[in-house]
Amino acid sequence: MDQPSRSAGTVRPGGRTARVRAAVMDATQDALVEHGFHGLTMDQVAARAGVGKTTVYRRWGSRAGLVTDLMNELATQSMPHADTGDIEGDLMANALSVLRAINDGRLGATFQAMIAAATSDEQAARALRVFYERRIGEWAGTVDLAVKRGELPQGTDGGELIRAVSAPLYYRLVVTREPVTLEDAERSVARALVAARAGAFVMRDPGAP
Amino acid sequence: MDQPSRSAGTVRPGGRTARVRAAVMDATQDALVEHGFHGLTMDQVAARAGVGKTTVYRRWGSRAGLVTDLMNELATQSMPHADTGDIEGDLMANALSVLRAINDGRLGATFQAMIAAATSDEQAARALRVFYERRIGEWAGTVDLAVKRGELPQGTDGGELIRAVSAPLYYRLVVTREPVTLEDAERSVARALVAARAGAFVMRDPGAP
DNA sequence: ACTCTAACGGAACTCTCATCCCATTAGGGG
DNA sequence: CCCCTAATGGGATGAGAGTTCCGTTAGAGT
Repeated sequence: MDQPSRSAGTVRPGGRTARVRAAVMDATQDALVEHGFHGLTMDQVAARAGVGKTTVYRRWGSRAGLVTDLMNELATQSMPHADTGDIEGDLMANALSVLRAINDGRLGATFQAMIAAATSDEQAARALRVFYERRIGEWAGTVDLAVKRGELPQGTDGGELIRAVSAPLYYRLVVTREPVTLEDAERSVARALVAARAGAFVMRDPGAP
Repeated sequence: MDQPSRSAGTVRPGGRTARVRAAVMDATQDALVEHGFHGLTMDQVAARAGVGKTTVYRRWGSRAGLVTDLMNELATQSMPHADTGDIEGDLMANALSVLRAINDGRLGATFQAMIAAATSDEQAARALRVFYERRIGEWAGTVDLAVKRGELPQGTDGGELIRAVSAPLYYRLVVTREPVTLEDAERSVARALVAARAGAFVMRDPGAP
């Protein structure tokens, strides 16, 4: 039995291999938009990508493998965080970035598929965790700067603040399945910011006795 | 073609029918715990429930039908909200209720399956929305009482405050896939409460010009 | 108790999906 | 420019999920 993925496509990452990957990733997103993660079949993807189905099985192995690779690809596209000069602007930029991703047809479908996949596939779950760790880490930097500028209390946990801004938006998308609007983004920022200024995101004893 | 569900089991909801339903629901939860939504098969469920697979197909029609029924059942089990006398206690009770559900093997798996199902099945999505609308509505009442007691500003939106308490917990569970701890619950309550006291949950012009 | 029929269950059947074999194609180094 | 082999593609194969048929079982009303 070949190992499901990473065995092929690594030695000769040249023209054809890259082309096949691009076509398959693209077809995967299309299929996700149309049928969601459960309706995704390797067969469809192969046909849509104009690629032999053997190839899809050899390189990705399963549905979960496909969306995992898709997520890993998104992770590499470092959407660099804004630096508007004040924390409110930066948090709003973050919220807007999440909002756009959620409400974009292809990206939104991809995220939802990834979340669905992660509920039963460990590999997908890991990819999802890594993706958000990285994103959150990047944006946390803007919070640190705000602390240095004196806009927020010393010791404010950047990662937690960024999470607090995104959480209500994803909650609406995926749990209560309500539409996610610009107003939701604005409210989320306003609320997180009020709490942050009041010191509710200051971490206590970060390892110190 | 028989309509997939609700055609059987409604005219004679007596002993055997009820027994079959209980066995199937139980088997479904077991299967979800073991394999997640994606690994759920009608075949397995039927075998585990000691029930003919024809019956499972006739009454539930699909995986999504199974978890949807499961969710509808949970929705009827009205876990009545606490009334500790002050808003902090009530919000904490809510957060703890969510925390327990999330970290409970069977319930947690069921919620995750439901969320996964809802990403590609409209019926499941509707059931999920209804479930949370109801839960949030129930708990929003405690906020209204707190407003009457003068603990929170006039016009505070109860539903939004309850959502704000739960959101970070579900976000961790389902999006970033980090463990969800008691401390997360405490922090979520503290942050939401700070913002609420500062009036960040007051709705402006609720229908007025 | 008896009857009627809703609801269930076993088994055969079909079809889609995952896997495998082997011929073919096209990068990349010499 | 040629060769070597990584990588792809078509098609056969088998397993397993979903569907249907029809006989059997057991609530519910009388």
